[in-house]
Amino acid sequence: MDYSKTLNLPRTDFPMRANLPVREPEILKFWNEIDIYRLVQQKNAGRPKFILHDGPPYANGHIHLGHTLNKILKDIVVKYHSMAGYDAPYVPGWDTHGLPIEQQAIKSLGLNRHSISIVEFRNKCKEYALKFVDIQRDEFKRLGVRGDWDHPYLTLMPHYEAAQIGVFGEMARRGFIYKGLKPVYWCATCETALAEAEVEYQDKHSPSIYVRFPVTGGKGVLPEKNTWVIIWTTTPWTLISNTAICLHPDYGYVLFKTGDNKYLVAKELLENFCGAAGLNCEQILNEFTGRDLEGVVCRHPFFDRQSKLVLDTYVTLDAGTGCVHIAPGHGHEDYLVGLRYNLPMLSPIDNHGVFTEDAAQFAGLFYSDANGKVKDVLQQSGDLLKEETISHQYPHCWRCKKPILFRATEQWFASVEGFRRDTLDAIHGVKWIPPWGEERIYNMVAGRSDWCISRQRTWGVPIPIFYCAGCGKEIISKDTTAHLQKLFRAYGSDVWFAREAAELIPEGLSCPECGGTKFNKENDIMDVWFDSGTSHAGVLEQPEIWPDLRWPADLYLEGSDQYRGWFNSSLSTAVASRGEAPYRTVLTHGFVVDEKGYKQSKSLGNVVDPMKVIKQMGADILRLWVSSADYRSDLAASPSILNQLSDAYRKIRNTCRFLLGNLYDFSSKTDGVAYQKMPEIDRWALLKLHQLIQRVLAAYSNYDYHVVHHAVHNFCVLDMSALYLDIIKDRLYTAPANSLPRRSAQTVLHETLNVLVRLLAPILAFTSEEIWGYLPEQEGTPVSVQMTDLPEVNEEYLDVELDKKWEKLLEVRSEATRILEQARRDKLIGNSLEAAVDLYAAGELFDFLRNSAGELSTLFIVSSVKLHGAAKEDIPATAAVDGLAVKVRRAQGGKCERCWMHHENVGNNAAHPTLCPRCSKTVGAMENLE
RNA sequence: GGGCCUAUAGCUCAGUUGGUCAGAGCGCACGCCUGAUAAGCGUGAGGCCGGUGGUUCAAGUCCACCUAGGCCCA
Repeated sequence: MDYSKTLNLPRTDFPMRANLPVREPEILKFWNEIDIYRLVQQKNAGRPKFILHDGPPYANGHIHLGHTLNKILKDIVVKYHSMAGYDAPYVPGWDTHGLPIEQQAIKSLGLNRHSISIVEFRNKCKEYALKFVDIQRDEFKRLGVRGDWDHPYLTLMPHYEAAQIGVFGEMARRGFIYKGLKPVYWCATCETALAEAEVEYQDKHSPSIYVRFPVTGGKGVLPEKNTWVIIWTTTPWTLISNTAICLHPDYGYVLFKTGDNKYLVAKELLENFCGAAGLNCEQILNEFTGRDLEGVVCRHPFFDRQSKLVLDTYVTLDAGTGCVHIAPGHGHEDYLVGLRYNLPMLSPIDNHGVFTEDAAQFAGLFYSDANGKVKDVLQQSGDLLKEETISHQYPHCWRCKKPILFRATEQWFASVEGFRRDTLDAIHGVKWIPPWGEERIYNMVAGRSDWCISRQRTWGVPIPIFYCAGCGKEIISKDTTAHLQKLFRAYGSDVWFAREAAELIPEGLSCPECGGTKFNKENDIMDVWFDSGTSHAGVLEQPEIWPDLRWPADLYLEGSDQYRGWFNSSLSTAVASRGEAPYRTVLTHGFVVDEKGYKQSKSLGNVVDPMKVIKQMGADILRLWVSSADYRSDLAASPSILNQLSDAYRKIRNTCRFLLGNLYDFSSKTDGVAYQKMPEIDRWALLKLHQLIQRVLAAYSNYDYHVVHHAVHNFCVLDMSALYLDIIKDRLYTAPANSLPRRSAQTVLHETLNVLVRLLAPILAFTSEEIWGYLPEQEGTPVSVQMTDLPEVNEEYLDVELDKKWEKLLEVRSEATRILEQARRDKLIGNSLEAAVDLYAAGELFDFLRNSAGELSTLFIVSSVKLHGAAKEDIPATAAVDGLAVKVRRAQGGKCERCWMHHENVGNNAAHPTLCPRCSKTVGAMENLE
């Protein structure tokens, strides 16, 4: 007879192989059909809100692993909160304006931007942006991210733009918006000012020249005859706009003689300079500190104007001469020094980077081409002391990768200085995770200069300012802002470009300065950081469109680069327009690197493409990856790391599959066994399960997802697979189907699966849903695991005494398995059921073990365990447990064909000659039933 | 060059306020099982806790410096 037919072996259709690349799209379809986002929102209506406000990715290109990390983390946050008693809406967004899209639109559409109207061009940009919104939306959805994908926010939406200029208007009303002449990063190729965020540093070869400036007014400190101050620069063309030379007030400077000439340089750089210029520096005439030399006047080497000696502490002795050439129109530090000393700010360069008539003999030259001519002029006058070429880090345009220049132009600014104090105060009111984020953004804001908002571009939100045609007065008021908001809401910001100023002003507007009624409009648009930085107003406060949201957000969650980006711009616009931070908590994650810790780059060939991973392994593997590592530091990703996650995934999946396979005939309602009636090991399993819940819930609420990951994985591997499940197989398979021992085990399995699937739901979005679909149908079961709440800890199960007792028992067990392994090596046994174990213990240990004597063979998964009082001398004591000795023998008696245990009484029952008494009884009872 | 961060076994992580703290899982090696089977179980080998100095009776655990890497700035 084939007794295996009398066993309750596992049965399930839940596949062992996940085949996620095929299965996940089916689950996505399911979510789409039931409209999972709406269902969850309906279910959670009325609960306390938890608002995660999405930082908008730029709608340009396909998603990379950084996006993946960010969006999955957000999804875990949202799903956790929606299962933990909150109403946690999630409205995804996109950043849709800006230069990159403008350039891509030009490129990919083959457009000549001057041959079509501005509005037409903007439409092309919009088209391009929307195309990538769609692409990225599909990719984000494919990650399993749940959100209001049908109603995302886009920075180009009319109501968004209206809110944005509302914020701008309010900032203007509070006096934080001003127009100023200021050197800004300027890209001559793109013909636009660049924000700091649009500048990147790359190596560049530059000329390096030493130039002498003749002293004309020594102020009684320096001689005037044949005396020069030496400067060093890597941008000769900026000498055209030189108006000063800056020294450090505290550094030492020396005047030395070489031939007939007297030169001034910093003392520490004297040798360095003389070495480079090939001069003899032995004759020191005099020494000064910088402070002594303030006010000394030099003559510009090739223009008839002064260049004064001024002081600032930013001067360093790293390179050069300690005498820094100052052109306030061409550098930030120079500008600040210029302000203090009221120096002329020259910047005779046009939008194309070409010198204007004001540059005299240099007019018409491209700025960098002027280097050569400047050198020639200096050469001829003998003022060029040395010329070399050096390689150094130089700012480049983030788009066209060309070197940029500093150029003074008229720009609109937000006065960070004006609301810095309030911003710094607001920072202290926000919770920063990790805590060092507070210091990081604090330093950032404290040291930040005013925010140049102007962009000389077309794809963006216009700066909503009018100019009086009569007197040139700038006009922005509550009335003009409100009127424009109405127009923008109706027509989008296109209206600004489609209409004349007269059609954009509120009725009856007149210039407060001259009473004029004719106006022009500003041409500049806003920095895209102002777009995304006002999302708190454009999204959180639009109840007609997103009624679930509210201001402020509970959480912003982005990569650590956003301290300077979105966290900063959002904070600035919120504080400047209403005095408060737009978020209560800010959480940051690190960057994706390879397994060696290097950043991912095409040249290193270590880039992991998330969409490829999804195709090969599935999105749940990526989700598991996100959950596995501590995201506060950088996250390593590589094929081998993902393989590791794949293994972990299989373990979790198979554990769940085993649970499912043993619940095919179980209904918790009718078959469930009460805790008090359970065997001790079942209560132990529940204890471990609820300790897990406790640990996992705490980890979730602390955003410690890697703790969740490792806790769940360890639970599956150790507590379940290696111990509990292995041990109870005998009971599940051989005990009568409806017997208490089997039902008790099933009760535990059922509870465990229900807990696991919900604990995993925020992380393994797809697999948890798949498992949910295989759970035995119960009345009132939600259609999706996402509609459930997280499990709660049952305090009754947290039996401390039981925990202690089993810790000890398991120690003894691991000693036993070690000895069993020896026996296996000695070919004494194969399967552990072929073994009979003798335990030797004395005193307390003996008493302890005697208490559980009946359970030990089950616990060890052997055929029998005999407990003996005192240890025999010929048996070595085990290492880990004091006073314990273990001996393994081959089990006596025959092997029961049904349960595979060895028993002396196998064959006693004539009806079932190959069965042990236990099994023959069970089988006999089954036969009676039939 | 500046601000902030990271550095524990091949990998992912634990190691509370300094005193069995050198751990877990995976992977790997070897073996068992064949009634979770492209599964399951067991045993084992792997770390001078990035480096160098210091503080201390005692340091992955505190301090300084250095190295490597990351983000942001210059």
